[in-house]
Amino acid sequence: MDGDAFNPECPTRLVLDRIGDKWSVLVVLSLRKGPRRFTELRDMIGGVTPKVLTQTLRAMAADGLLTRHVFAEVPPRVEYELTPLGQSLQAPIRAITDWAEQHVNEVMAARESALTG
Amino acid sequence: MDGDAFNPECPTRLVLDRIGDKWSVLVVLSLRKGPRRFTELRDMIGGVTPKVLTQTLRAMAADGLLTRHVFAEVPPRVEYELTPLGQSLQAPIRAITDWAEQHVNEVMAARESALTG
DNA sequence: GTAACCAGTATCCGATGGATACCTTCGGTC
DNA sequence: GACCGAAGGTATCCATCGGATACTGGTTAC
Repeated sequence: MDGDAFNPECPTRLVLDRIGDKWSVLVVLSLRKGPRRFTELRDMIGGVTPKVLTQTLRAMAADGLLTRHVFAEVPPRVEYELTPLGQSLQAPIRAITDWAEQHVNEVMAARESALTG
Repeated sequence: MDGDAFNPECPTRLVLDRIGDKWSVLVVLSLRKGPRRFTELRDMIGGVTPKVLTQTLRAMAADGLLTRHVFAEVPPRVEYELTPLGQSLQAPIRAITDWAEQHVNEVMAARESALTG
């Protein structure tokens, strides 16, 4: 069953590569409370550049994880919103982020002692 | 609580960046049944090159996720094994891979129709 | 003497990520 | 009527990283 992920040709692996992307994870977290505009996302997610954010959002939209809705207004308004498929990613992503928060001290301690000794 | 992950300076974010790496995920899966040697890992994980596998294993060891044990034998033998910390990553990673397997069809269908339409 | 075994390095190259600057359209301001 | 600012991006350039391929070193088996 999970052996498939080891085969680079396997679709499961392709999906893993996409959702394993660090920006995708943060985008899903950013959209968990409803639609957000481009600049809102850019401001929420520290350190992301507009080019990379655009690439990430386009790729996620192509994968059916979110929708991109353009309002014909001035100044322009574009809203991104998770699809039900994208919503279903919340739980596993929360599992990862919860792990990170619970074990960040252990990891950082290990990383420190690896440097010094 | 989870807002921390949005700050690039936050340790939680640093941890996320590491465990979000696609090779790290596959290494954890590869080691779930016990220790493995370097070439075993290289062969299990399709598409990984020795250089990148070495980098990944070294980084994971520095973060305390696995141990590297060198046996003074000829030919050389090196075994990698998850630490308890690394073992604790199994559950969240399974959540992600299970999601990928369950929804791979939806994602691939969306990706297809994004290409054609 | 030479070939194989294992666990990596060494070297090189193209793709990717990131920083910075710029564009567009419109409405409001002076 | 020139100018500025807003939003949502592109354009351009450069550094870094990932990946492909080749090679090393010590020992033992042939």
